[in-house]
Amino acid sequence: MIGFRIKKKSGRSAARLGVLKTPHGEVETPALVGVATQATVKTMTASQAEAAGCGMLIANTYHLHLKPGEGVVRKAGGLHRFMNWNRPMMTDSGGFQVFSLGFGMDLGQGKILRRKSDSRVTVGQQPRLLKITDDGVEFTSYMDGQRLFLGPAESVGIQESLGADIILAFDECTPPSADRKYTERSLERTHRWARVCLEKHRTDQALYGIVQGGKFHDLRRHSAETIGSMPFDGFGIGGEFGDDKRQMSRMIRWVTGVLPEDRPRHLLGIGHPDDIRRIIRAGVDTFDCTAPTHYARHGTAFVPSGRLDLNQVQYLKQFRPLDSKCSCFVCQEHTRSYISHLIRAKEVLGLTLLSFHNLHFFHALAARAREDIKRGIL
RNA sequence: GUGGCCAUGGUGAAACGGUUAUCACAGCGGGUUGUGGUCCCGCUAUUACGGGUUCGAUUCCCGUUGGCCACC
Repeated sequence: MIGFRIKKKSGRSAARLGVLKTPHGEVETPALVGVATQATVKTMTASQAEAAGCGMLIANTYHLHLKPGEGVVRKAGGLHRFMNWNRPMMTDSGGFQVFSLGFGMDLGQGKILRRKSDSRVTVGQQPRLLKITDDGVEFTSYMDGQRLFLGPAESVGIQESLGADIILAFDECTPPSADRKYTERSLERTHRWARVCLEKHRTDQALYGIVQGGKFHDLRRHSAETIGSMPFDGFGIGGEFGDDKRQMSRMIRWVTGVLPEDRPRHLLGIGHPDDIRRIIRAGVDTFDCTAPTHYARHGTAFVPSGRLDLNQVQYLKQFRPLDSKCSCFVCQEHTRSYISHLIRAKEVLGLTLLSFHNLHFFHALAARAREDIKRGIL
């Protein structure tokens, strides 16, 4: 089981400094959780991920169910042994795939709406590739047409086989274009599913309930009250986060202001460099984000001044590190020129080097934030 | 020296006597937040040069220059 201890609360914001204890060790919070969807931080070994600063990882129920299947992972001795990761680990429930493979894909939208969109999602509407009912979701794989039913009970069952320290309740992540009625109906469903997850899960594994409610203040508060009153070991905050970053902070605060203070809060899928301090100030303890590794695989390095696109020819002539102040091994041992060459030549090592550097950069930002809470300036 | 073929953006190729010359790659700009492993969107050319035929030529004709092949 897990334990959570708050070492210090900020006097200037909702930020908390804490320690999350799991059967596989502890994590100092606030912390970035590395994304290992298919039981790997893409392009890296588990020990590399640890060296890059990852203290905890999150894998995915939907993807691991499709391949290799939770039976294989269970026989391997669980996720930790399967991927040789001996530190804390959580699994996502597959609820996000209801969005990303559903309305998200249909409408070409992410969780943060950039431009005003004409599209609206309302009650009765279904995405193209999946069917959402009160019991769960029927997926049709876009890869091979394979069909799969996932509901709260199924998701918890799979997550038990995967064997992470922390599992997440099965939820529906509503799209930014969902109207009030759709969001209301979806939220009732997510709350009902939360109760089923609580009934089904075994007690030696921690379970987080997930708050939804879209962009609607009262629905978000209602969800935080409802989920917060249930005996979960921690809480996930999911869904969309408005049209811009300021709105995002406000929306997170709606929820953290209501959730019980004694248990950890995990913000799902948010954490660009310019988000990290603001979400921590809003009272988030852990968060996961694909940005460091996703951008790395597209040739982009994060540095203090912004981003470098190593696909560009200009970097071939720069024989200095990605970031001269960075202490990661990539910046100690390799030049922009070499990494740019690898990326342009589509050599896989380039992806590993950029992934390592980016993760190190993001984790350093989180470490800096922890330090600043300790010093009373965040 | 003679005969034949060719000359289209940075590169490799398409097209056709007629509205904004097509494609790929490269280049530049933008996107990519509970991961669709190299992705999405946008921008980038007075068709080697000179002359002719035609209402109109990248497309037809002549010449110049440059390249490739064959023969002596």
